[in-house]
Amino acid sequence: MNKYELDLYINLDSTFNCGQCFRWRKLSHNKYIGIVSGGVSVVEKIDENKISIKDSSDVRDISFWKNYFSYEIDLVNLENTFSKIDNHIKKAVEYSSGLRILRQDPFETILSFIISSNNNIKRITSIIHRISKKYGEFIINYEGVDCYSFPSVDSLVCVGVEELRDIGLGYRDKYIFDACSKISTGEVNIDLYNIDTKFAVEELTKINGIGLKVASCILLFAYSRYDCFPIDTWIKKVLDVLYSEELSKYNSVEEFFSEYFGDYPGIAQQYLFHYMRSTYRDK
DNA sequence: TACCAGGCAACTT
DNA sequence: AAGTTGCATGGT
Repeated sequence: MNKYELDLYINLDSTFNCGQCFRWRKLSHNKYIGIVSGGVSVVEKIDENKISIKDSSDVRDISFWKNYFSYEIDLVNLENTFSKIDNHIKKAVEYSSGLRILRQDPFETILSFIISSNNNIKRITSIIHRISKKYGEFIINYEGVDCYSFPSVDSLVCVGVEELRDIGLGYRDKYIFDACSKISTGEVNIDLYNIDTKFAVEELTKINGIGLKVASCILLFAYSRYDCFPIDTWIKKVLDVLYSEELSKYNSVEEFFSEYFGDYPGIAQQYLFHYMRSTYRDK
């Protein structure tokens, strides 16, 4: 295992449990294990602004992790900026301060959020686990647990719809199949780093099973498109309960988000999502 | 048992 | 263009 240390302002619970990722598991206080792009990693918070990273992969270094954790974002400053906007976002930021939006693998994120539609996070996680175990590659056994990578396009594209059904995908099996075929043939290009958000959304929604909400999640959680703000059932509740009055001053939800929360509406959205979900869930 | 879950596509008006 | 409905599956 390669070991790194990184000076970083982060809260691991907020970051890994806010619904943006599905492959990190808590080992103990401030310690998580995750499977990231074919490697197994143990991340531990060892100081107020410092984490250690143990990584099974030899094909990457600290720069990979800086990129993964969006190291370049000045989150302390951004949280202060959000907190000055109003009391709701202030509370949301306080509730999950140190929430960093990750820069995840595009293909894995695309499939994960196709699976997420009309589904719950617990089941999404278990489906992704089953897909990886069946079609991914064995990486290592960590303390008695076999770890498998998320499968590549190539290893999934030859799998039929009927076989996918066995994973427990439900009706999403045909969406996963469609995504793999279109990405594999190049009919859909997932190199979306340098094109306008509008075109990126257009490209992703060519895939059956991807609408605006899922596309926004993919663009935010894999491509760092902070101008994307997924509107799901919880954010609708946020808008309804906290912002209905403010919202009425704008022509649309889109206009409200992108003008009201400044340069990073996608990140604001994630604090609000996690805050609302955590306070209303199980009640 | 009925209803819900980080929605979407297909269909109706 | 806008509103309605069915959808696989597992958990309450």
